[in-house]
Amino acid sequence: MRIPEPILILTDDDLLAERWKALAPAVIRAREVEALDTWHKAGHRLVVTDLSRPRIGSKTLWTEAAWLRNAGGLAILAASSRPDDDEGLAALKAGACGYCHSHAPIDTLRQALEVIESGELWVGRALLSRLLRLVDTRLPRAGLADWATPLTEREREVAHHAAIGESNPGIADALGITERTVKAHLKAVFEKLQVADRLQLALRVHGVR
Amino acid sequence: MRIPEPILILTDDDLLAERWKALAPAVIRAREVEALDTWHKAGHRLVVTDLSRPRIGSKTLWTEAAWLRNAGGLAILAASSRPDDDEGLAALKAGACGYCHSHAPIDTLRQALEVIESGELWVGRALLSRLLRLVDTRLPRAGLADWATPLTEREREVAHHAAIGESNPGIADALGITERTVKAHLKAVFEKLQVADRLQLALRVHGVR
DNA sequence: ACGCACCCTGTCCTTGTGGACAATAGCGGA
DNA sequence: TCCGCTATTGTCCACAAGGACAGGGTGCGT
Repeated sequence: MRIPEPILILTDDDLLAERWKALAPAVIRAREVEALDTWHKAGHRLVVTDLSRPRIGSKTLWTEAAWLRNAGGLAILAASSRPDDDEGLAALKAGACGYCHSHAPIDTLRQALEVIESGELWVGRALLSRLLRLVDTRLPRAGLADWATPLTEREREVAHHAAIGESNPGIADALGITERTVKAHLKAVFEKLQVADRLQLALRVHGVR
Repeated sequence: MRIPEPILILTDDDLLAERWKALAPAVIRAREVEALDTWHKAGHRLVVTDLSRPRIGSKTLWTEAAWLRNAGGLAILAASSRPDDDEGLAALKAGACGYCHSHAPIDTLRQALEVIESGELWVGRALLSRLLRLVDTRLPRAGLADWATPLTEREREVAHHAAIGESNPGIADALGITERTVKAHLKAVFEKLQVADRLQLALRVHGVR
């Protein structure tokens, strides 16, 4: 059993809470959205919440103040008893790190938690397939490799390593060349792309402004 | 160490193969795409492949006959030494079950394998975020509040300026404070966000992983 | 009054980075 | 063959960046 980190379970469905208690050794159960505040303040991150049950009139969970306050700092797995793609998209948009069926096998839930605990996002196969189909139907997006065109093959490699935050010695080590050579390539890259330093390069490579 | 199932490693990069050997107790390494045939016939499912290295001219891996024959029956994790969104989309469309950085931490790769081994799909945070953004262009700040939450107001300002490539004197000038103060704020920012330098900070702020 | 968090500034010091000079070697086109 | 592009490596140097010590000032809650 992994997930040593404590988990907050947010639902007022007793049966669900009982099921989810098997997720990890340390599980706290709450019924009110405000529990997110204390959870965040206590330095915890992991949350599993039932989107259907903390009933808050007709509003959705992620319009609640407590959600908005803490969604950024927490890793929330949103579960729905009747998952649908739009709800999933909305949940992720609102800062949830994962979306799944609330009655999914406990092992699946645990895996989803492990994934979001490590900083990734978790999206079920169905929703992800739909996402892929959606972007596939309308993707005119090209020119992402715009920055790479004027560069030589070797310069591209060095530029990429630099753009993801590696140091010159690190790049040299990764490519099996000298740090001096890395500098030479980077100098050429800076010149060709008209940037001043590796940070500007990173922004260019990752398509920031 | 989980993943009791044997894994096929497909790459002609010796260093990468060496790294990936730590993925599971049972790891078979191959250099040719045709290895997928025997792997599938032997009743195995898990494959990790380097998109860059089994060099097949200018063609991509998934236009190979061996890929097309087996992609449906295998669970393939495609890794790229220079991941880019278009390549990832293409790989998933071609039947890969996951797409990630070939030099990602071994634990991340293992987790990805566990996910696709259980029948799900794996997509890294960066690509997934972009997918979500593509589907709903106004994905506001699912990542902004993330890095900003632990910071104070002033630290946020400094972090933002640093993340768009401004130098310390530049930031100091922009905020009307001393360069020394900028450094102090940045030191706190680095500490709180657990990053080593301003480039890592920029990547975090702009949602790049 | 005291602690605490935040904001501000100071002086060293080490290291990484980028530029300014180089040089050598391979490879392909004119 | 010569020229140009590419890849590689060298040394020296100026500067930015980040850490390691310092502090001082304000406001706020107990």
